[in-house]
Amino acid sequence: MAQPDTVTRILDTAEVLFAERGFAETSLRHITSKAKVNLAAVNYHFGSKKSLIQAVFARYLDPFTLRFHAALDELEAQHRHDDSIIPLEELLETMARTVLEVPAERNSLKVFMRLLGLAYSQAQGHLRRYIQEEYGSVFRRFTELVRRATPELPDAERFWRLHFVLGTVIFTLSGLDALRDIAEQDYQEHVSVRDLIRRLRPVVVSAMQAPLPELPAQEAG
Amino acid sequence: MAQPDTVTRILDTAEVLFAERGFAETSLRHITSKAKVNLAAVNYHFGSKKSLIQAVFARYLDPFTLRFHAALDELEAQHRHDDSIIPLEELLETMARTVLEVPAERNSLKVFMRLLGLAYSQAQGHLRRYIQEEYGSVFRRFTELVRRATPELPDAERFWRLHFVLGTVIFTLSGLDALRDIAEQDYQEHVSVRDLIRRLRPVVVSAMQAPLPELPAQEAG
DNA sequence: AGACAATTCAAACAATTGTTTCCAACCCGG
DNA sequence: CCGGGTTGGAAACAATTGTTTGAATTGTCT
Repeated sequence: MAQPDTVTRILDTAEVLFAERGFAETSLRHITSKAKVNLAAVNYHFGSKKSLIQAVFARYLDPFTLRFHAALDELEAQHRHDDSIIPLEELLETMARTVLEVPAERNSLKVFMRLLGLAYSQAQGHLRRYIQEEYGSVFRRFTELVRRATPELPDAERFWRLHFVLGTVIFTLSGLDALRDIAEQDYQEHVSVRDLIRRLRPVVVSAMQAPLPELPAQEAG
Repeated sequence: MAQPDTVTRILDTAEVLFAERGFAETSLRHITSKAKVNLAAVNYHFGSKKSLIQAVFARYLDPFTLRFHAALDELEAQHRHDDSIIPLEELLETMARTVLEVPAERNSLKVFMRLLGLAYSQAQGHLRRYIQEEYGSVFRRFTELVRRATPELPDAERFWRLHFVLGTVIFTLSGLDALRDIAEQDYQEHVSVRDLIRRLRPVVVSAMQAPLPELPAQEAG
């Protein structure tokens, strides 16, 4: 069988190791030795470790943004007659479907989620800036549609709630192995990813539609 | 003013830097120089960097489990007359209060959350086992009380929902810096941790009380 | 085949890391 | 006042890190 191209081998190995151990804890030597390529290959093809990290993200996020934009186009076309207001459930459903589609052709959903989680928690400033600049537009488009679907929510409240549910999804799917261990140990029940998504849906919808907090924060003047 | 003990100065500084930059990205030299202690002091008092991290961990976890057990004792005593059923809101409220109390006397809540997140994400790490042994009993006690408060939920469903909301809290609070950056940039609004907790409460409660998923998973025979 | 660019390779680089050592100073209870 | 536990200081250690270099190799085109 023909081995994949060097660049691909590096990316394939890097994303797995990054997901397992984080960025700083994964050395280039570990990546290159496991990928069976020369150490210098990373700097030759990507320039630096930082660029490699961004390339790993791009391989997930580029097809994601493409598909997500297309899915939102279709969704908007369907609802052009009723004031362009798309129900919250449909928006969330579309996002979930797109998120599931992308890793289907790549490695695994878990890696994707782990990487997203690392992008937030790990203090790699350059990564956050890169993601926000490169992919902020899709997220802004999505939040705008969510805004029309939830007019009763103040902007800041909606922002935080979206990240709350983002946290739920990323945390659950990225730590899936650990959670599955505990769940099977306690309930002798095997859970699939699709099973988890089914459980997540009503929880996420209810979270977004929760009553407003009792004492609204003093609004910025 | 009397300066704190060297061990304390190291721990205080380490937990702040760990929270800001992560563990691997924080060098002992950075810690010791900022703490104004000698570089060798860390290895003298703690033995290694690994032990230092665990010491930082213990300084949160030990008082937390202690206080949480005590808080649950009190809560159970208060509700001994009405079938020992404690409303879900009170349970969540008590947990939130305890989680907030511990870092109140320490430095930052963020370190606590980051450490918890790490415990889950590192699927086969020794850290998760350590936490599960040390911290598992109090969590099992808590889930049992939640079980009585939500008798309509199947056991597995409740398990997953608890971890869903756990994911929200850990993700939000451990990635607080990143989220705060984005929020301030978009809404010119500074959010405090207490502000976030206030926003979290109704969302978490609604998430736990969401309707059951449409198609119940095929039950294990 | 010859020529030229792209790629691979081993080796070394410079910087940083955790850790250890040795020694002088300090503090405090005996 | 002595002496063991602690602190501070500087240096060096061995190991690992990302990155660079220059030669060897491969591939591709005329």
